[in-house]
Amino acid sequence: MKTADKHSKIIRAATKVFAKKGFFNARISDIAKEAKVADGTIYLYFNNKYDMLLSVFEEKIGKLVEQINTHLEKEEDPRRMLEIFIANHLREMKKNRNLAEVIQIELRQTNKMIKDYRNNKFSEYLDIISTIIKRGQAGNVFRQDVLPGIAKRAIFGAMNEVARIWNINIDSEYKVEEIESQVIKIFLIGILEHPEKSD
Amino acid sequence: MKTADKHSKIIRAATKVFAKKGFFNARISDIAKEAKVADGTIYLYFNNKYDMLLSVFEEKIGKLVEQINTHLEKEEDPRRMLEIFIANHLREMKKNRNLAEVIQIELRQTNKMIKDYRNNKFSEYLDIISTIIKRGQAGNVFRQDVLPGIAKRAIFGAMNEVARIWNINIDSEYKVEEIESQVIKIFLIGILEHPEKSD
DNA sequence: CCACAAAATGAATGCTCATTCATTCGATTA
DNA sequence: TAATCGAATGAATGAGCATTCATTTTGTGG
Repeated sequence: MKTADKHSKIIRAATKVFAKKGFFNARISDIAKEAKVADGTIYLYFNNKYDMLLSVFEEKIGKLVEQINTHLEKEEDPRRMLEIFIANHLREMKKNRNLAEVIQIELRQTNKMIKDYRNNKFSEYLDIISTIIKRGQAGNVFRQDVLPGIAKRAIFGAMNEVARIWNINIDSEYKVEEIESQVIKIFLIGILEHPEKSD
Repeated sequence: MKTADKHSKIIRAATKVFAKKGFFNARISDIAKEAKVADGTIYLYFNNKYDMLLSVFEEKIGKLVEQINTHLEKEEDPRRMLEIFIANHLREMKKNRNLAEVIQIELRQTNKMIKDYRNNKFSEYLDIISTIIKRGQAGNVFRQDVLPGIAKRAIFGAMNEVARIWNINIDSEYKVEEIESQVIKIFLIGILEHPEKSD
Protein backbone atom coordinates (compact mmCIF):
# COMPACT_ATOMS: atom_id res chain seq x y z
CA MET A 1 0.00 0.00 0.00
CA LYS A 2 1.27 3.41 -0.92
CA THR A 3 2.02 6.08 1.63
CA ALA A 4 -0.73 8.42 0.50
CA ASP A 5 -3.25 5.66 0.87
CA LYS A 6 -2.22 4.94 4.40
CA HIS A 7 -2.31 8.59 5.34
CA SER A 8 -5.86 8.99 4.18
CA LYS A 9 -6.81 5.65 5.64
CA ILE A 10 -5.73 6.95 9.01
CA ILE A 11 -7.53 10.23 8.47
CA ARG A 12 -10.70 8.34 7.68
CA ALA A 13 -10.36 6.18 10.75
CA ALA A 14 -9.60 9.17 12.93
CA THR A 15 -12.63 11.03 11.67
CA LYS A 16 -14.80 8.10 12.55
CA VAL A 17 -13.36 7.60 16.00
CA PHE A 18 -13.18 11.27 16.93
CA ALA A 19 -16.76 11.66 15.82
CA LYS A 20 -17.93 8.72 17.83
CA LYS A 21 -16.01 9.30 21.03
CA GLY A 22 -14.86 12.88 20.97
CA PHE A 23 -11.25 13.92 20.92
CA PHE A 24 -10.29 13.17 24.49
CA ASN A 25 -12.04 9.85 24.72
CA ALA A 26 -10.60 8.63 21.46
CA ARG A 27 -7.68 6.23 21.99
CA ILE A 28 -4.83 6.20 19.56
CA SER A 29 -5.21 2.43 19.68
CA ASP A 30 -8.87 2.79 18.66
CA ILE A 31 -7.86 4.77 15.64
CA ALA A 32 -5.06 2.37 14.84
CA LYS A 33 -7.41 -0.56 15.05
CA GLU A 34 -10.01 1.16 12.92
CA ALA A 35 -7.32 1.93 10.32
CA LYS A 36 -5.94 -1.61 10.58
CA VAL A 37 -2.52 -0.28 11.39
CA ALA A 38 -0.18 -0.54 14.35
CA ASP A 39 -0.29 2.16 17.01
CA GLY A 40 3.22 3.24 16.21
CA THR A 41 2.50 3.62 12.53
CA ILE A 42 0.29 6.57 13.26
CA TYR A 43 3.32 8.48 14.49
CA LEU A 44 4.99 8.05 11.14
CA TYR A 45 2.25 10.17 9.64
CA PHE A 46 1.34 12.56 12.42
CA ASN A 47 3.31 14.28 15.13
CA ASN A 48 0.83 13.64 17.88
CA LYS A 49 -2.81 13.19 18.64
CA TYR A 50 -3.75 16.82 18.36
CA ASP A 51 -1.93 17.09 15.07
CA MET A 52 -4.25 14.38 13.78
CA LEU A 53 -7.33 16.31 14.82
CA LEU A 54 -6.01 19.41 13.09
CA SER A 55 -5.25 17.43 9.95
CA VAL A 56 -8.65 15.83 9.93
CA PHE A 57 -10.32 19.18 10.35
CA GLU A 58 -8.28 20.99 7.75
CA GLU A 59 -8.80 18.24 5.24
CA LYS A 60 -12.54 18.02 5.75
CA ILE A 61 -13.11 21.74 5.69
CA GLY A 62 -10.76 22.00 2.75
CA LYS A 63 -12.99 19.65 0.82
CA LEU A 64 -16.04 21.66 1.78
CA VAL A 65 -14.34 24.81 0.53
CA GLU A 66 -13.45 23.24 -2.80
CA GLN A 67 -16.87 21.77 -3.22
CA ILE A 68 -18.75 24.94 -2.49
CA ASN A 69 -16.41 26.98 -4.68
CA THR A 70 -17.17 24.66 -7.56
CA HIS A 71 -20.88 24.99 -6.98
CA LEU A 72 -20.69 28.74 -6.81
CA GLU A 73 -18.41 29.14 -9.79
CA LYS A 74 -21.02 29.95 -12.39
CA GLU A 75 -23.56 31.56 -10.14
CA GLU A 76 -23.86 35.32 -10.31
CA ASP A 77 -26.87 36.08 -8.18
CA PRO A 78 -25.81 36.60 -4.54
CA ARG A 79 -29.14 35.44 -3.31
CA ARG A 80 -28.87 32.16 -5.15
CA MET A 81 -25.28 31.88 -3.98
CA LEU A 82 -26.32 32.08 -0.36
CA GLU A 83 -29.05 29.56 -0.95
CA ILE A 84 -26.55 27.21 -2.54
CA PHE A 85 -24.13 27.63 0.31
CA ILE A 86 -26.68 26.84 2.97
CA ALA A 87 -28.15 23.92 1.07
CA ASN A 88 -24.72 22.47 0.40
CA HIS A 89 -23.58 22.75 3.98
CA LEU A 90 -26.68 21.19 5.41
CA ARG A 91 -26.70 18.36 2.90
CA GLU A 92 -23.09 17.52 3.65
CA MET A 93 -23.75 17.51 7.37
CA LYS A 94 -26.74 15.27 6.94
CA LYS A 95 -24.89 12.96 4.60
CA ASN A 96 -21.82 12.71 6.79
CA ARG A 97 -22.62 12.84 10.45
CA ASN A 98 -19.03 12.25 11.40
CA LEU A 99 -18.09 15.42 9.61
CA ALA A 100 -20.61 17.39 11.57
CA GLU A 101 -19.32 15.96 14.82
CA VAL A 102 -15.71 16.60 14.00
CA ILE A 103 -16.41 20.20 13.10
CA GLN A 104 -18.03 20.70 16.47
CA ILE A 105 -15.22 19.00 18.32
CA GLU A 106 -12.49 20.88 16.59
CA LEU A 107 -14.34 24.14 16.89
CA ARG A 108 -14.43 23.75 20.65
CA GLN A 109 -10.94 22.39 20.77
CA THR A 110 -9.35 25.09 18.74
CA ASN A 111 -11.31 27.94 20.21
CA LYS A 112 -8.25 29.39 21.86
CA MET A 113 -5.82 28.05 19.29
CA ILE A 114 -7.59 29.54 16.34
CA LYS A 115 -6.12 32.93 17.13
CA ASP A 116 -2.70 31.68 16.12
CA TYR A 117 -3.93 29.93 13.08
CA ARG A 118 -4.86 32.79 10.86
CA ASN A 119 -4.78 31.35 7.38
CA ASN A 120 -6.80 28.32 8.17
CA LYS A 121 -9.41 26.59 6.09
CA PHE A 122 -12.12 27.34 8.54
CA SER A 123 -11.83 31.11 8.24
CA GLU A 124 -11.69 30.61 4.52
CA TYR A 125 -14.95 28.72 4.66
CA LEU A 126 -16.63 31.36 6.80
CA ASP A 127 -15.34 34.11 4.56
CA ILE A 128 -17.12 32.64 1.59
CA ILE A 129 -20.32 33.64 3.34
CA SER A 130 -19.22 37.18 4.05
CA THR A 131 -17.95 37.56 0.50
CA ILE A 132 -21.34 36.57 -0.83
CA ILE A 133 -22.98 39.07 1.45
CA LYS A 134 -20.68 41.90 0.42
CA ARG A 135 -21.35 41.10 -3.18
CA GLY A 136 -25.07 41.19 -2.54
CA GLN A 137 -24.72 44.55 -0.88
CA ALA A 138 -22.74 45.90 -3.80
CA GLY A 139 -25.54 44.77 -6.09
CA ASN A 140 -28.15 46.18 -3.76
CA VAL A 141 -29.68 42.75 -3.28
CA PHE A 142 -28.88 42.61 0.44
CA ARG A 143 -29.49 45.36 2.96
CA GLN A 144 -26.59 47.74 3.40
CA ASP A 145 -26.77 47.77 7.17
CA VAL A 146 -25.99 44.08 7.53
CA LEU A 147 -22.48 43.57 8.87
CA PRO A 148 -20.97 40.73 6.85
CA GLY A 149 -18.59 39.80 9.68
CA ILE A 150 -21.51 39.23 12.02
CA ALA A 151 -23.85 37.71 9.49
CA LYS A 152 -21.35 35.08 8.44
CA ARG A 153 -21.12 33.86 11.99
CA ALA A 154 -24.84 33.97 12.56
CA ILE A 155 -25.46 31.93 9.47
CA PHE A 156 -22.76 29.42 10.21
CA GLY A 157 -23.84 29.08 13.82
CA ALA A 158 -27.45 28.57 12.86
CA MET A 159 -26.61 25.91 10.30
CA ASN A 160 -24.40 24.11 12.75
CA GLU A 161 -26.87 24.00 15.55
CA VAL A 162 -29.66 22.99 13.22
CA ALA A 163 -27.48 20.20 11.84
CA ARG A 164 -27.16 18.71 15.29
CA ILE A 165 -30.71 17.51 14.86
CA TRP A 166 -29.32 14.65 12.81
CA ASN A 167 -26.72 13.69 15.37
CA ILE A 168 -29.07 13.48 18.30
CA ASN A 169 -31.99 11.43 17.07
CA ILE A 170 -34.63 13.57 18.65
CA ASP A 171 -36.64 15.62 16.18
CA SER A 172 -35.28 13.54 13.34
CA GLU A 173 -38.64 13.69 11.68
CA TYR A 174 -37.45 16.74 9.75
CA LYS A 175 -36.26 16.25 6.19
CA VAL A 176 -33.19 17.97 4.78
CA GLU A 177 -35.15 19.91 2.21
CA GLU A 178 -37.51 21.16 4.85
CA ILE A 179 -34.71 22.36 7.10
CA GLU A 180 -32.86 23.84 4.19
CA SER A 181 -35.79 25.94 3.09
CA GLN A 182 -36.47 26.99 6.65
CA VAL A 183 -32.95 28.24 7.22
CA ILE A 184 -32.78 29.95 3.86
CA LYS A 185 -36.08 31.72 4.36
CA ILE A 186 -35.27 32.80 7.87
CA PHE A 187 -32.07 34.42 6.76
CA LEU A 188 -33.43 35.93 3.60
CA ILE A 189 -36.73 37.32 4.77
CA GLY A 190 -36.77 36.79 8.53
CA ILE A 191 -39.69 35.52 10.52
CA LEU A 192 -41.92 38.58 10.66
CA GLU A 193 -45.25 38.28 8.90
CA HIS A 194 -45.34 41.96 7.98
CA PRO A 195 -41.74 43.06 7.64
CA GLU A 196 -42.73 46.32 5.98
CA LYS A 197 -43.74 47.61 9.37
CA SER A 198 -40.15 47.29 10.58
CA ASP A 199 -37.57 49.77 11.90
CA MET B 1 -18.53 28.36 56.36
CA LYS B 2 -21.92 26.89 55.64
CA THR B 3 -22.35 24.01 53.27
CA ALA B 4 -24.33 25.99 50.72
CA ASP B 5 -21.57 28.53 50.55
CA LYS B 6 -18.94 25.93 49.85
CA HIS B 7 -21.05 24.27 47.23
CA SER B 8 -21.44 27.47 45.26
CA LYS B 9 -17.84 28.39 45.89
CA ILE B 10 -16.85 25.19 44.14
CA ILE B 11 -19.32 25.77 41.34
CA ARG B 12 -17.84 29.20 40.78
CA ALA B 13 -14.33 27.85 40.74
CA ALA B 14 -15.29 25.03 38.42
CA THR B 15 -16.93 27.41 36.00
CA LYS B 16 -13.80 29.44 35.86
CA VAL B 17 -11.46 26.51 35.39
CA PHE B 18 -13.66 24.65 32.91
CA ALA B 19 -13.99 27.82 30.91
CA LYS B 20 -10.30 28.45 30.88
CA LYS B 21 -9.03 24.95 30.21
CA GLY B 22 -11.95 22.98 28.89
CA PHE B 23 -13.42 19.99 30.64
CA PHE B 24 -10.73 17.43 29.92
CA ASN B 25 -7.79 19.66 30.61
CA ALA B 26 -9.23 20.91 33.86
CA ARG B 27 -7.67 19.20 36.85
CA ILE B 28 -9.71 18.55 39.95
CA SER B 29 -6.77 19.98 41.81
CA ASP B 30 -7.00 23.17 39.75
CA ILE B 31 -10.59 23.56 40.75
CA ALA B 32 -9.81 22.74 44.35
CA LYS B 33 -7.05 25.31 44.43
CA GLU B 34 -9.25 27.93 42.81
CA ALA B 35 -11.97 27.23 45.37
CA LYS B 36 -9.40 27.19 48.17
CA VAL B 37 -10.50 23.76 49.22
CA ALA B 38 -8.84 20.34 49.40
CA ASP B 39 -9.15 18.00 46.45
CA GLY B 40 -11.10 15.51 48.51
CA THR B 41 -13.60 18.12 49.63
CA ILE B 42 -14.94 18.36 46.13
CA TYR B 43 -16.11 14.78 46.38
CA LEU B 44 -18.22 15.64 49.38
CA TYR B 45 -20.27 17.88 47.13
CA PHE B 46 -20.12 16.14 43.77
CA ASN B 47 -20.04 12.51 42.72
CA ASN B 48 -17.35 12.93 40.13
CA LYS B 49 -15.85 15.32 37.66
CA TYR B 50 -18.56 14.99 35.08
CA ASP B 51 -21.20 15.51 37.71
CA MET B 52 -19.58 18.85 38.42
CA LEU B 53 -19.81 19.90 34.81
CA LEU B 54 -23.46 18.95 34.70
CA SER B 55 -24.13 20.84 37.89
CA VAL B 56 -22.33 23.90 36.65
CA PHE B 57 -24.25 23.81 33.42
CA GLU B 58 -27.66 23.24 34.97
CA GLU B 59 -27.12 25.98 37.47
CA LYS B 60 -25.94 28.54 34.94
CA ILE B 61 -28.65 27.78 32.43
CA GLY B 62 -31.16 27.67 35.23
CA LYS B 63 -30.25 31.21 36.14
CA LEU B 64 -30.58 32.27 32.53
CA VAL B 65 -34.04 30.70 32.40
CA GLU B 66 -35.16 32.49 35.54
CA GLN B 67 -33.72 35.76 34.40
CA ILE B 68 -35.28 35.70 31.00
CA ASN B 69 -38.62 34.59 32.38
CA THR B 70 -38.61 37.58 34.68
CA HIS B 71 -37.81 39.90 31.82
CA LEU B 72 -40.54 38.44 29.67
CA GLU B 73 -43.16 38.34 32.37
CA LYS B 74 -44.95 41.55 31.53
CA GLU B 75 -44.23 41.59 27.85
CA GLU B 76 -47.10 40.74 25.53
CA ASP B 77 -45.74 41.46 22.08
CA PRO B 78 -44.00 38.37 20.65
CA ARG B 79 -41.72 40.50 18.57
CA ARG B 80 -40.53 42.43 21.59
CA MET B 81 -40.22 39.16 23.48
CA LEU B 82 -37.85 37.76 20.90
CA GLU B 83 -35.85 40.95 20.90
CA ILE B 84 -35.58 40.82 24.66
CA PHE B 85 -34.50 37.19 24.56
CA ILE B 86 -31.76 37.80 22.07
CA ALA B 87 -30.53 40.94 23.76
CA ASN B 88 -30.50 39.26 27.14
CA HIS B 89 -28.61 36.22 25.95
CA LEU B 90 -25.97 38.22 24.15
CA ARG B 91 -25.48 40.60 27.03
CA GLU B 92 -25.02 37.78 29.47
CA MET B 93 -22.50 36.08 27.22
CA LYS B 94 -20.57 39.27 26.81
CA LYS B 95 -20.67 40.03 30.51
CA ASN B 96 -19.64 36.54 31.54
CA ARG B 97 -17.24 34.96 29.14
CA ASN B 98 -16.83 31.90 31.31
CA LEU B 99 -20.52 31.24 30.97
CA ALA B 100 -20.28 31.32 27.21
CA GLU B 101 -17.34 28.93 27.26
CA VAL B 102 -18.99 26.51 29.62
CA ILE B 103 -22.12 26.39 27.52
CA GLN B 104 -20.04 25.45 24.52
CA ILE B 105 -18.10 22.84 26.43
CA GLU B 106 -21.11 21.23 27.95
CA LEU B 107 -22.98 21.35 24.69
CA ARG B 108 -20.24 19.34 23.03
CA GLN B 109 -19.82 17.12 26.01
CA THR B 110 -23.41 16.23 26.46
CA ASN B 111 -24.22 15.90 22.79
CA LYS B 112 -24.76 12.19 23.14
CA MET B 113 -25.87 12.35 26.72
CA ILE B 114 -28.54 14.90 26.19
CA LYS B 115 -30.82 12.26 24.75
CA ASP B 116 -31.15 10.69 28.15
CA TYR B 117 -31.59 13.93 29.92
CA ARG B 118 -34.97 15.01 28.75
CA ASN B 119 -36.21 17.47 31.34
CA ASN B 120 -33.08 19.50 31.45
CA LYS B 121 -32.66 23.21 31.81
CA PHE B 122 -31.15 23.55 28.41
CA SER B 123 -34.20 22.28 26.54
CA GLU B 124 -36.24 24.51 28.75
CA TYR B 125 -34.17 27.46 27.69
CA LEU B 126 -34.46 26.62 24.00
CA ASP B 127 -38.17 26.07 24.34
CA ILE B 128 -38.67 29.60 25.52
CA ILE B 129 -37.71 30.62 22.01
CA SER B 130 -40.09 28.25 20.29
CA THR B 131 -42.87 29.25 22.65
CA ILE B 132 -42.38 32.87 21.71
CA ILE B 133 -42.49 31.93 18.07
CA LYS B 134 -45.67 29.92 18.41
CA ARG B 135 -47.27 32.78 20.22
CA GLY B 136 -46.24 35.12 17.46
CA GLN B 137 -47.75 32.82 14.91
CA ALA B 138 -51.00 32.61 16.84
CA GLY B 139 -51.12 36.39 16.84
CA ASN B 140 -50.19 36.52 13.18
CA VAL B 141 -47.07 38.48 13.95
CA PHE B 142 -44.71 35.78 12.71
CA ARG B 143 -45.02 33.85 9.48
CA GLN B 144 -47.04 30.67 9.72
CA ASP B 145 -44.59 28.59 7.72
CA VAL B 146 -41.76 29.02 10.19
CA LEU B 147 -41.15 25.78 12.09
CA PRO B 148 -40.61 26.77 15.72
CA GLY B 149 -38.53 23.65 16.39
CA ILE B 150 -36.08 24.63 13.69
CA ALA B 151 -36.15 28.33 14.32
CA LYS B 152 -35.32 27.96 17.99
CA ARG B 153 -32.16 26.10 17.08
CA ALA B 154 -31.21 28.50 14.33
CA ILE B 155 -31.57 31.43 16.67
CA PHE B 156 -29.70 29.81 19.50
CA GLY B 157 -26.93 28.61 17.21
CA ALA B 158 -26.52 32.02 15.66
CA MET B 159 -26.33 33.76 19.02
CA ASN B 160 -23.83 31.28 20.29
CA GLU B 161 -21.51 31.51 17.36
CA VAL B 162 -21.74 35.28 17.33
CA ALA B 163 -20.96 35.36 21.03
CA ARG B 164 -17.66 33.60 20.37
CA ILE B 165 -16.42 36.89 19.03
CA TRP B 166 -15.86 37.97 22.59
CA ASN B 167 -13.95 34.86 23.56
CA ILE B 168 -11.47 35.04 20.74
CA ASN B 169 -10.21 38.58 20.65
CA ILE B 170 -10.30 38.91 16.92
CA ASP B 171 -13.06 41.18 15.67
CA SER B 172 -13.62 42.48 19.14
CA GLU B 173 -14.23 45.92 17.73
CA TYR B 174 -17.94 45.16 17.67
CA LYS B 175 -20.09 46.49 20.48
CA VAL B 176 -22.83 44.46 22.16
CA GLU B 177 -25.58 46.79 21.02
CA GLU B 178 -24.38 46.58 17.47
CA ILE B 179 -24.31 42.80 17.46
CA GLU B 180 -27.63 42.66 19.24
CA SER B 181 -29.35 44.79 16.67
CA GLN B 182 -27.73 42.86 13.85
CA VAL B 183 -28.93 39.52 15.10
CA ILE B 184 -32.39 40.79 15.89
CA LYS B 185 -32.79 42.38 12.50
CA ILE B 186 -31.48 39.38 10.63
CA PHE B 187 -33.97 37.12 12.30
CA LEU B 188 -36.89 39.49 12.11
CA ILE B 189 -36.57 40.79 8.59
CA GLY B 190 -33.74 38.80 7.00
CA ILE B 191 -31.00 40.23 4.89
CA LEU B 192 -32.79 40.82 1.59
CA GLU B 193 -33.12 44.41 0.50
CA HIS B 194 -36.40 43.80 -1.25
CA PRO B 195 -38.07 40.93 0.56
CA GLU B 196 -41.38 41.55 -1.17
CA LYS B 197 -39.94 39.92 -4.26
CA SER B 198 -39.58 36.64 -2.36
CA ASP B 199 -41.11 33.15 -2.82
C1' DC C 1 -14.15 21.43 79.22
C1' DC C 2 -15.24 17.07 77.20
C1' DA C 3 -17.14 13.80 73.98
C1' DC C 4 -18.73 13.00 69.82
C1' DA C 5 -19.87 13.74 65.06
C1' DA C 6 -19.49 15.96 60.89
C1' DA C 7 -16.60 18.15 57.65
C1' DA C 8 -12.31 18.72 55.57
C1' DT C 9 -7.81 17.33 54.31
C1' DG C 10 -4.21 15.77 51.04
C1' DA C 11 -1.04 11.98 50.41
C1' DA C 12 -1.33 7.52 48.34
C1' DT C 13 -3.32 4.48 44.95
C1' DG C 14 -4.02 2.49 40.80
C1' DC C 15 -5.40 2.92 36.26
C1' DT C 16 -5.25 4.80 31.75
C1' DC C 17 -3.11 5.99 27.74
C1' DA C 18 0.17 8.79 24.45
C1' DT C 19 4.43 8.11 22.87
C1' DT C 20 8.82 5.69 22.00
C1' DC C 21 11.98 2.59 19.96
C1' DA C 22 14.25 -1.96 19.42
C1' DT C 23 12.93 -5.21 16.37
C1' DT C 24 10.89 -7.24 12.21
C1' DC C 25 9.14 -7.09 7.59
C1' DG C 26 9.28 -6.73 2.74
C1' DA C 27 10.54 -4.41 -1.35
C1' DT C 28 14.38 -3.32 -4.34
C1' DT C 29 18.75 -3.87 -6.44
C1' DA C 30 22.86 -6.00 -7.92
C1' DT D 1 20.84 -15.09 -3.15
C1' DA D 2 22.31 -11.55 -0.21
C1' DA D 3 22.58 -6.86 1.16
C1' DT D 4 20.32 -2.62 2.06
C1' DC D 5 16.93 0.42 3.88
C1' DG D 6 12.59 2.56 4.54
C1' DA D 7 8.22 1.24 6.52
C1' DA D 8 5.68 -0.96 9.99
C1' DT D 9 5.07 -3.14 14.34
C1' DG D 10 3.45 -3.45 19.14
C1' DA D 11 5.24 -4.21 23.75
C1' DA D 12 7.15 -1.36 27.25
C1' DT D 13 7.53 3.04 29.45
C1' DG D 14 6.30 6.52 32.47
C1' DA D 15 3.73 10.59 33.24
C1' DG D 16 -0.67 12.29 34.49
C1' DC D 17 -4.58 12.49 37.25
C1' DA D 18 -9.39 11.09 39.21
C1' DT D 19 -10.67 9.13 43.15
C1' DT D 20 -10.23 7.16 47.87
C1' DC D 21 -9.75 7.04 52.70
C1' DA D 22 -7.05 7.16 57.06
C1' DT D 23 -6.26 11.03 59.62
C1' DT D 24 -7.04 15.71 61.36
C1' DT D 25 -9.77 19.72 62.24
C1' DT D 26 -13.83 22.06 63.41
C1' DG D 27 -18.27 22.54 65.45
C1' DT D 28 -21.88 21.41 68.83
C1' DG D 29 -24.50 20.01 72.91
C1' DG D 30 -24.26 18.87 77.57
